[in-house]
This record gives sequence, C-alpha cells and structure tokens, in this order.
Amino acid sequence: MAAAARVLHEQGVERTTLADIAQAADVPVGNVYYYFKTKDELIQAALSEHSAHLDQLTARLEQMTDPRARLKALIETWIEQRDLAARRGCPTGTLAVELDKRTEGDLDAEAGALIRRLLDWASGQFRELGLPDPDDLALTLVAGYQGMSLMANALRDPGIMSREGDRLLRWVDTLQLPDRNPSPRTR
Amino acid sequence: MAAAARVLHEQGVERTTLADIAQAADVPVGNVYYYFKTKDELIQAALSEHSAHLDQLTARLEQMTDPRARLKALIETWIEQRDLAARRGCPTGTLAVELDKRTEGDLDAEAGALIRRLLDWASGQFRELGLPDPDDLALTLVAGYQGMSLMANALRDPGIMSREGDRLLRWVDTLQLPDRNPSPRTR
DNA sequence: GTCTATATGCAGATAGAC
DNA sequence: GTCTATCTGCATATAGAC
Repeated sequence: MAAAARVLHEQGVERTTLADIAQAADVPVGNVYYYFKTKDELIQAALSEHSAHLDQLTARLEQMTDPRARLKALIETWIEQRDLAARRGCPTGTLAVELDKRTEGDLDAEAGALIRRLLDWASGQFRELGLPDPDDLALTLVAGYQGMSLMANALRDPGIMSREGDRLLRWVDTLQLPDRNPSPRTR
Repeated sequence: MAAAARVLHEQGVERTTLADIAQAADVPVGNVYYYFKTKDELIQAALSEHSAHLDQLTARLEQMTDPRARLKALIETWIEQRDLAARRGCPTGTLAVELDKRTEGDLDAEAGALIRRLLDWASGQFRELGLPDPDDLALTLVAGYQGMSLMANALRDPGIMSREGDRLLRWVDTLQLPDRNPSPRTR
C-alpha cells in the first residue's frame, strides 16, 4: 500500500502499471493480485494511505493548544514539502485531478472526500478561534495550498511554495476576532 | 485540433484514445495520422489551441484602459466558467498536472510555459498599476485561480468558483498604491 | 500465500487501396 | 488526401504449479 501510494503519486495513476508498483514493493507482479483484485482496488489502497497520513498530521497538530498555531504549523508542513510538491505536486490534489477524469467507478468521489476532510478540520480550527464564516476561511486556506502546489509543480519551482506559504502564514496572523459588542442593542 | 483540445480536457490525456479524438472530429482514425504523426503531436496541438485562447482573452481584456478593470474582468471570466471548472477543472491546469507526471518528452514544460504566459500578463497589469512586487501579486492571483478550480473540480461544486472568485475580486480592489513620498530623505 | 507463465484486450501506429 | 484493415506491443488480469 505504501509503495502504491508513492509510485501512483510519482508517476500518476494512468501511467503507473501494476508491474511498477510490484517492483517498488519488491514482490512479483502476480502476487499483487492476491491482495488486490483490480487496479482500482490498489488506487483505493493508496487513498487509504493518504487518509491515514492526514489523520497522523491532524493528530500531531492537535497537540498544540492554540488553533491558530495549529493552522500555522499546517502551513509550515506544506512549505517543508516544497521540493516534493515542485517535482510531483500535492499527492491528494494531483490524485483528485486524475481521478476526476474518470467517468466509471466512484474513486473520484473518494479523492474529493479526502480533501473535504482536510477542509472540515481547518474549518473547525477557524471556528474555535471564533472567526466568522469558518467554512469560507478553510476553503481559502486549502485552495491556497492546492493552488501553490499546482503552480510550483507546473513551473518546477519550490520557491513558489515558500513565497505563497509565507503569504498564507501572514494571512492567518492577520485574521481578527470580530467585535463582540458591535451594537448596544444587544440584550 | 479543437476536438483534441476539448476531448483531452474532458477525458484527460491518458484516458483519451486517438479513436476518441477522431470520433469527436468526425474523421476515421487512420486519417488523424496524416496530420499528426504521434499522440504527443496531438497533445501539442491541444496546447496550441489553449495558447491561442489565451491570446484571444488577453487581447479582449486589453481593450480596457484600466489595468485593474482588466484583472477584474479576467476573474469574472473565470467565474463565468464555473460549471466547466467544476466538471473538468481548468483546462490548462489539469493538463499541466497530467503532463508533469511524464518523464520522457518535454510536453510538461510547454504546459508550464503556458501558465507562465498568463502569469507574465497579470504581472504586467499589476506593474502598470504601480504596485510593488507585481510578480508576487500575479503568482497569488493565478495560484488562487488554479486552487479554486481544483477545489471546485474535486468537490464538484461550481459555487466554490463564485465564492473564491468574489474573494479575488475584493482582493484586487483593496490593493493600494504605496505612498510615493514615504520619507523626506528622498532627494 | 507466493510466484511463473500465459491469456485477453486494447491503444498506438502503419500499410496500402482508393 | 482519405479511409480500411491490420500489425505490434504492452498492461490488466488469470491459471495453476509450488
């Protein structure tokens, strides 16, 4: 499963053969079929891997008490992955793009669900901060990440991850709590 | 070439067969090879189509005198394409993601070059406005577009294009000219 | 459970009639 | 230039020995 996730990310879903994955996992080709009946099941396994990584990441971030610090640590993590992002793009994002081109099967929805989980987690942090429209803020954050990853990948420039990542860090810093007593009418 | 551009965008590069393109163009398969020796040449032709579309777009925008209005019109164009973006993603962006997975050939660089041309055009507009770091602003703009397109596509939600597009419009509006005489030291 | 050998289908590419 | 028929290679998937 780890080999599948890695190779599918590196080479893309459609250009990766089962032989590639088998070789990366150091097992003969036929053996793969004992555990995964079809290539689609292998792709699903890769999605599970990414899902587990997301769980690990959020669990680590939640050890911090301040939601704003968690969000900034998330962005720092993205920046640290800049070289990989420039070479191969965001693992989940590029997977979503590829799978969305498929009409049959429902793997595309699963990639979307994975992104939505990140979105929901981020939304929860903004909500904890008491900020208005946490869903919108989460969307801006994750879209920002996907955008900078795609640009870094397309232009083969990890510096883009640093520049846009820093901008996101500053953005998170500037978000202000709304005035709690905007009007004397309240109560 | 138009059929190639359309079908390659809809189905993705790797899942599109020459038969698909031939059928969309209403010519028999073998005939395609009279004009395009390989599938790669067809992909290149699709890139040329996208390039021509970009030229048409910027030419149209440059009829406006105010660079800020041009940028806002660009964003409006993106928002108008929200349904296509939600179903298939940004034509150039998804192409870049797919082609970047290829090791052999140099098509990936051409997709990147196309994105860079948009980047350069946007940078020119910010520069005309006299704003500092026009390249960074252009990067933020185009990354924002790619990010919202990918999210709209992954979540199958055109509303994302509207929400994030509106945010970009407000962002362009808030960009201020720097103080021209910040210090009496000058001269 | 593991592995080799093989079947099947299809996509890219070509030959050659018209 | 156009089109049909066909070749070739390769990727998914299977059969079956061990």
